[in-house]
This record gives sequence, C-alpha cells and structure tokens, in this order.
Amino acid sequence: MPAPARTGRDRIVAAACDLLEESGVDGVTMQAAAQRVGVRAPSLYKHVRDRRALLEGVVDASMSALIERLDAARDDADARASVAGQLAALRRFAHERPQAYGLVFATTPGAPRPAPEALARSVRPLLDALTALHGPEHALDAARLVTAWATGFLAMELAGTLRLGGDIGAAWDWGLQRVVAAVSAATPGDPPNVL
Amino acid sequence: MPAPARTGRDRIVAAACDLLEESGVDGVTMQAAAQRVGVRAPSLYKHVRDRRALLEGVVDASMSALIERLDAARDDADARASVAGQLAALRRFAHERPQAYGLVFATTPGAPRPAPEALARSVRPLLDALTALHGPEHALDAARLVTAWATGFLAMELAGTLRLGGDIGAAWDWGLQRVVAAVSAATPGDPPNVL
DNA sequence: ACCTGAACACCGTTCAAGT
DNA sequence: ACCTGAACACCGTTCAAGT
Repeated sequence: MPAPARTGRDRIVAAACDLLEESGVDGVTMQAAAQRVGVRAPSLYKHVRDRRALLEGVVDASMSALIERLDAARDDADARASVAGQLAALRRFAHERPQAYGLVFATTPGAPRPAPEALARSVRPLLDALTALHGPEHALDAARLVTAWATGFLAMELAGTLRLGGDIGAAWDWGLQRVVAAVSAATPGDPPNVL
Repeated sequence: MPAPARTGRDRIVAAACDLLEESGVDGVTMQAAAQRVGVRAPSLYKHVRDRRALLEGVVDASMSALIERLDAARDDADARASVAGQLAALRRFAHERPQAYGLVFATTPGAPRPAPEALARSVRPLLDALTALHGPEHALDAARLVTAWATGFLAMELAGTLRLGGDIGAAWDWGLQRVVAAVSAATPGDPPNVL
C-alpha cells in the first residue's frame, strides 16, 4: 500500500531558501525545513541525500534567480550601460537576498559552491559587454577585475565594514566608474604588468 | 584549596587558531580545543565566555598578525611600491592562512567580525600610501576600491572560482596594475559619477 | 580557584516498523 | 512508496561536586 508523497524536493528546497533568508545558513536545519513542509525530519531523506545536498539545492536555485536577473539587465545595444546595469542588478540581488548572496559569493565554510557551468553562465553577459567594449584580448581579465571589485565591495557592504563614513551608494558609483575606466584603458598594446 | 590553572585564555586561543587552519571553522569545537590544551570542554568556560568569544579571540589574533605583516610591507619612501607591497603581503597571508583570511574577510555566517579599530589600523598604511599618491581628496574611496578588488579577487581565488583558465598570478598582477592606475586617475577635478 | 562527570537541549542521520 | 518514532553520535553549555 504506497503512501502518497506529502512533499517533494522542490518544496523542500523552497522552504530552505526561505529559512536561509530568515535565519541564516545555520538556521537551515533538517528539522526546520521538515516543519515548513509539514513532515518530520527523517522523511526529508527520501527526497534529499543529506543537509549538504539541500544546501546545494539552495545554491543552485539562488544562482538561477541571479542569472535570470543579470540576463534581464543586459543591454546588447550599449555595452557600457550593459555593464552598469548588470552590476546594479547584482547589488540589488545582494540587498534583497543578502544571505543567498553571501552563500553563493562569500566563501562560507562547509557550504557547497555553485556549479561551474552556472558560474560561467552568470558572467557570460558581462563578458559579452566587455568584449564589445574593447575586444576579446583582455575581456577575461577585465571581467575578473570587475567581478572581484563588485563582490569585494558587496561583501564589505553586507558585513558592515564600510562604516568609515560617507555615502555607500556614492562610493559604489565612484568605484564603478573608475573600474570601468580601468578596464577600458586595457588595450592589447599595453605594457604588461609593470607594477 | 585553589587548584592551579592548567591552561589559560592565550593557549586556548592559540589552539583554536591551529584547529581553524587544520579543519576549518566547523572544526573549532570546544571539545577539540579543550583536548589540545589537555583539559575537558567544560573547563574552557573558566577562561572563555563561550564558543563565539573563542572565535572572537581567533579573529583578533589573526587581525594582529595581518596588521603586523602589512605594516612591515609598507614603504614610506615610495607610495606605489607601498601599495604593491602591502597587497602582495595580503595575498601571501591569504595563501598561508586561508581559513584565517576567510574568517576575517569573507562574511562567515555566525562568525564574529573584527573590531572596527583593528580594521582601521589594517588599512592605515594603505590610506597613507594612497594619500601620498594623489592627495587626501579621494583617498578613502580609493582605499575602498583597492581593498574591494583585492579581497574579492582573493575570495574567488581561495574558493577556486578562477578556473576559467590562465595564470592566476598574472591575472592578479594585471588587475593590480589596472586598479592602481584607476585610483591614480582620480583627481579632485574629475566629473563625479557619470556612469 | 580551577577542573570534572553528569546532565540537558539540540542537531544530523539511520533504521525498523507502520500505512 | 513514503512517513514515523526511537535510537545513536555529536555538539554547546550548565552545574553541583570534587581537589
């Protein structure tokens, strides 16, 4: 006599996503997730291998949501606007879902990393815009510089490390302008690594 | 009849630092730390309020070590060399003690943040160099840009997100050169935030 | 004054037993 | 085929009892 499933992997992952934002990674316990979907903790193991796999599901779902936003923010007609728009979308995501952002970008101790393909897809539109801006020569280096700056800035902002004064939004805009200018100046003929 | 102390706060924190690097934040348990100093877990509470306070001690000790290195790497005679030297020292620290670096800079979930004064002291030499490079006008913005890029880059490097190919050391040098150039171009007369 | 075992609450995970 | 209670190992923390 088969018992009907009272929950499923998708619902469990969704519950875990909510828990993450409400109480942080440590709040994503098997018991709490089970309670959300109206079941006891041991039942989850019928749908999810273990807690780590559950967090993997959360990471994947968060990456998908982020990729969607970045894609919606791209502007194939104006490369500069595309870069600015994507970075603004990234910052909006970090503000709206700080825990998910931190789980994906900050290197949480035992937490799973996003899949390489998902990471590649997430930077694709940025890579396109930077290639359009000044050729494929240093597009990868430029993308690394831009994303390193953006994720570093947002990590500091979310951690509250930017208390040294001044408007944070203005600091972001100032940095964004400088960073884009920096990579724009990187043309193939440049002398390499003089510093 | 007083019993002689068989351990002390400093030894406990030192043991926790070793544990951190060997097995990550999750490996820093009260029981493991107690075993290292030859005592039972409940005894630790005579020297440390709770696990969070222990991690605070680890963070403070790590910050002190980092500040010492950054200070040794400064070059008051050559501002550019000072910036480059400090960033190289930061990267060396991240490679030698990745867990400590991650605990301090990546926003670990429930982990304590470094004290604001320690953070201020750690950026002081960089701030000095950047002020010497192009005046106090945008020194703070410049320091934020540089540290955001560096910490973002190192977070990606430590997380293994830079698998897209190419020499990582070269990417670091390329970015470093660009970032320093970017902030050098930031003189008071610039048009603000056109992007 | 410090250390200890015992105890409690909590968590992840397994498993035999229910339907 | 899925759900459950009971059980186990582990952790942080408290506390009365030892020296």
